[in-house]
Amino acid sequence: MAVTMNDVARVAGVSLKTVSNVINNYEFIRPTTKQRVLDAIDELGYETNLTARSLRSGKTNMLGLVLADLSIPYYAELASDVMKSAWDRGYRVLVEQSGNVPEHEKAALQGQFRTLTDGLLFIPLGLDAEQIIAGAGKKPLVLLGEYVQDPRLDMVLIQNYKAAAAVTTHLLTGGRRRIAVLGAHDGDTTGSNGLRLEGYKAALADAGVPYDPALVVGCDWRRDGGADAITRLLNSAVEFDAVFGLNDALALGALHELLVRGKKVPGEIAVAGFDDIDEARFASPSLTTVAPGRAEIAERAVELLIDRIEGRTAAHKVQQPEAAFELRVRQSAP
Amino acid sequence: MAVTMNDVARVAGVSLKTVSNVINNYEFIRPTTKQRVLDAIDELGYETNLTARSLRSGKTNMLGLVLADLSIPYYAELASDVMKSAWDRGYRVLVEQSGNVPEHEKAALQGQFRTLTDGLLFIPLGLDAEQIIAGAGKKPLVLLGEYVQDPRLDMVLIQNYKAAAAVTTHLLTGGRRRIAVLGAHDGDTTGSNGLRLEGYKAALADAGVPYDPALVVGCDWRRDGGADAITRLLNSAVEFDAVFGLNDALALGALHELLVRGKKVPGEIAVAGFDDIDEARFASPSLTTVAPGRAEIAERAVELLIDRIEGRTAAHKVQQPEAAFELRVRQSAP
DNA sequence: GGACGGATCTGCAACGATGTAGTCCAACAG
DNA sequence: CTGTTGGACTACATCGTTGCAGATCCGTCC
Repeated sequence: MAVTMNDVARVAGVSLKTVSNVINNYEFIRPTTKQRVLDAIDELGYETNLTARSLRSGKTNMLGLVLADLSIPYYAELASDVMKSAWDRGYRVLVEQSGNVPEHEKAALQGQFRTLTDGLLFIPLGLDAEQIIAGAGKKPLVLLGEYVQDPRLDMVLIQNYKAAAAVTTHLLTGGRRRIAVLGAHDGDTTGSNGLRLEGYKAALADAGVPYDPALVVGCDWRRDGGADAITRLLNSAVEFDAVFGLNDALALGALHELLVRGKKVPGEIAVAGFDDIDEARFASPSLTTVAPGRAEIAERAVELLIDRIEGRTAAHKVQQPEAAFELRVRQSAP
Repeated sequence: MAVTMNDVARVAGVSLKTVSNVINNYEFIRPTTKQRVLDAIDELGYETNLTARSLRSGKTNMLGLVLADLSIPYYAELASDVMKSAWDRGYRVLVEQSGNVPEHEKAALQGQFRTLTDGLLFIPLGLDAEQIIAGAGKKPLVLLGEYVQDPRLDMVLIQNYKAAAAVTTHLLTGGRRRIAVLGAHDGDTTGSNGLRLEGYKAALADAGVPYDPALVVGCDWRRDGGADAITRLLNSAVEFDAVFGLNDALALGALHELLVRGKKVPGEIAVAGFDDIDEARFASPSLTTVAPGRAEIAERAVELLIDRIEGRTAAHKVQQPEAAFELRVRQSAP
């Protein structure tokens, strides 16, 4: 059996509650008593049973983090940042992989998972705002700036529109006129895909360059999605002198495929992405992309969520801070 | 307040314990009673409080996973696999990032963290076997095949030695004779670095190629570590026609740096790595490497740990299964 | 010298589930 | 008709903490 507060109390010759008070840094304890308790804790190797504490206090000091899959670099890096931010504030993070399956997302939103956490950080991919609002319980919930946007929900926003416009403008400034977009379908207007596509269109319009739907190719936001998409594009005989991948993974997949097929990057075709994952910097050629402020997103989201949990935010006041982005110009699109 | 079993019991007109029995699929319950309970659960939206269950049952159904940092692709991919394996067996995974700091590792090994989990999967980086054995409590512990090797500890082994020899032999077969090794120091013989270096040496010896310590360059197992190391090597005027990065990240960093400096890969210099992270396949040129059987490692480790937790393994019988590896020949070293 | 108040410590109930040890009753054997 | 068996259910204690409401102790003050 594990050592309990009772054992410590017996050894220290005080009441169980005094041990509890020492552990919780209760102010009014005689230094000598405190020392005796600490010595007993040391002697017995006592560890607080966090499960019991949680049951009694109603707080687990854990945050849930729902994302698609940790094997996707952007999510892994974000998760790492979230964990660090949470750790600094005395919380742990319990990650749940939805695998991009709406049922899994819904389960994470409602299920017993929630009883293990004080609040949830959620990167929705399959559910829309209505489903999220309907499905979520009473515990705090903060969305991480991806697909869903809704005035009723706390979330940290990514400047999808402006950042995508910045990337596009950069490509246009470099003299590119036929910029393919991978990862969206013509007509998308919501979600990260839609908003980024809209940003792209706006930048084109600003520069007086016509929008050509034939340049927009839908695909999975993964390396092989990008490789597939670029293959289809090349086979379609549509002319293009630049590629804007709506995230880095697919941009890197496209970059790889272009090089395999003997295209010169950036000589013939410039490539740009979105996310600035670590890998982008070390690709060959290194990938021009836009950093959506990952560390800031993690920090703000954790802060927002914990403020809610600890009741520091007026209940009805929805918060939607926006993270700053930054264009990272590298070799693939100088 | 949340709905409790008591509320369900009242609504269903049965005792609290019967509700518990229904939830835990106790065999002898009248179908009509069961239905009434299930209806009440539905009506009230009852969710089992996992914290309470854990306290009473002494099981959390969570596994701890201690690794350096999720932003490192190999760990992220391994974590993803571990979570999936655990999920299939009814366990969740609580990840703890040690940041490669021995104090953090020790804290994760001993601290209150352990009270939250039924067992621990541990990728030690800074602690040695003695410290691990001294630090670990009574709960099950399984090491993931990296640095530490010890007959007293359960662990899933990576075939560091043989796999490294296979990579080296492949490079030799390709006609390379001056193969630089990045990520170890001359004289290392233990840990992943040492074992892989030994494998490299053995392959050289087999082929009758002399070992030259000047070709062995220590560095962090990260992209920028590899870039730095290759820079030092190039500046040192040591001749080499191949590079073996002891993990993929540093191999990719080295690859990037070689290309930046105008070297042809694999024309002038072949590059190989170790780990087969997703990124390796999409690098340009794609990276020759060795897959250590990540999915298998995760699966076996989780299986082993859960067998221990659930008492299906004889207490004293140490288990050390070994994962199969596979050479993945790609463009960087055909 | 008794009232007062703050420092210090204690005891008990409670958090929400599960384990153990029953109770009750119908069916059935002898 | 009694005794036994096993299905279906219940009561109560319990897991290890913390919140709440005191209980002591002791110095200070009038």
